[in-house]
Amino acid sequence: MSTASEAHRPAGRPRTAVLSRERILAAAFELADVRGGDFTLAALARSLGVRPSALHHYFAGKDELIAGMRGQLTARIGDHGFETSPWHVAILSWARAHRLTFGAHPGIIAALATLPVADEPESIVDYERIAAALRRDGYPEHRIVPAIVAIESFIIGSALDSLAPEDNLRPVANRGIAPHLTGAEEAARDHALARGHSAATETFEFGLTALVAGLRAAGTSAETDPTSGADA
Amino acid sequence: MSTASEAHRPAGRPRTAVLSRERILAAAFELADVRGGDFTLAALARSLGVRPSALHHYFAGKDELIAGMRGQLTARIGDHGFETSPWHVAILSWARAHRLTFGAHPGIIAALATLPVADEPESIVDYERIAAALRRDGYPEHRIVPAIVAIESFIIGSALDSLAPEDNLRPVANRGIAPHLTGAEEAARDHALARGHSAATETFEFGLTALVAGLRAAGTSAETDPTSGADA
DNA sequence: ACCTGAACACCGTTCAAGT
DNA sequence: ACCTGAACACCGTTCAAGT
Repeated sequence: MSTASEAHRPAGRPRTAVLSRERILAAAFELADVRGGDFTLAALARSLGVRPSALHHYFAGKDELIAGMRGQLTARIGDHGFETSPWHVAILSWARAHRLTFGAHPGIIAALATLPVADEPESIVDYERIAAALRRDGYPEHRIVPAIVAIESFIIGSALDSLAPEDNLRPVANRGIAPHLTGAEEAARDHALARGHSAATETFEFGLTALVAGLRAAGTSAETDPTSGADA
Repeated sequence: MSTASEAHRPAGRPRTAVLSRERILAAAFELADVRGGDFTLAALARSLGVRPSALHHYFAGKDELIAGMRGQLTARIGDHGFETSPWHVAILSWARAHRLTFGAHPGIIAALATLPVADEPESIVDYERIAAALRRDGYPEHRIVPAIVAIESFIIGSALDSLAPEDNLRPVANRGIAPHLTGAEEAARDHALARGHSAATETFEFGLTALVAGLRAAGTSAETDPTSGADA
């Protein structure tokens, strides 16, 4: 909790500034840490002991605030050895860091996923580093961006999936009509538990490993022409 | 556009019902088809020539309405040959259908992705069919649900990504500071254009093919112990 | 420059009142 | 049973007014 109980502040410019971009962002992350809490500017202002309109002095609107949060998260995730390790090794660490970071702020995952990635400097630097590693390792030029986007899509989708209740695919009521699904879900959960992971983590690791392995094979093998699907 | 201009309807029960679940859902899909249009109950009521409160007579709230839409979409996507084709073949068709269906209703992708998948009968039937095919084809029992979830996460993430502007990773302003990224993006776009696809479709196809190939390999190979990552 | 306070145009949801 | 209409508790954003 931030210092929200200042009794009452009179109108007019305060002698010393109450807010700052950093203070607002810190409070925003605090707000995003609680799961059910609706992430609104009004709630953010309340936690800062301030009126909602005061926030517009530092961020043009809600979208810009969220973009600022994403920029800070991206910078925080930072490098993961793309200069020294092969891309398919560094990308695993990078992807795990993203998942953990998103998971730490469940209240904002949906907003991050929904808002289109603007060209923030932090993101550009991040992508550039990965693209450079892929090229250095001989990945086909025209496959570099698709590979990055595919991994990012998987991470975003996984983060959203993690918001769902634990027993999402384990509806006890439907045990009778979905025997294969129910059995498979129990087997997956038991396996994860035996390895000391949550089911969600084990699922993420399995999917990530498979995706990166598939992308690596598609990049190193001779360019085959996959069956083309219907376009939109 | 639905019949929204009925001049004025007096209070009280109309002689014949104006609404129905089907009519509301149809109007909801129409509303979700336009990209920028905010998907609100108020806008939906307007398009139906009705007051917002009337909708609560058919759906308990907005979440239930969206769940109803997802149920109808899932049923519409239907079977994709899981009984007759190997899972890794049928799943490609299934995934493409999902992407096209989501893409046809851009206004609701975010809502579908955000709202946790409740145990709707339609979804359970869908998952059960896929789980049965995986088991039949000898996929390891404890990997079945993780594989399905991984593909679903990729589809959701890709659908959200498709909402982003075209030139998302091609910031002309950053050409200087991100040469690898800019070059890779141009190469990907040229390659997609030469094959008659949009860049988004080519990216989706590439990622989907790689993911399914990776999942297939992970399921048929001897169970290796992948390096375990940190848990949340 | 930096905040309050009032105002505006919205939301989703509830519920009495009408037929 | 099925709709209107009013009401409630919210939103995000704008802007004049205060220091």
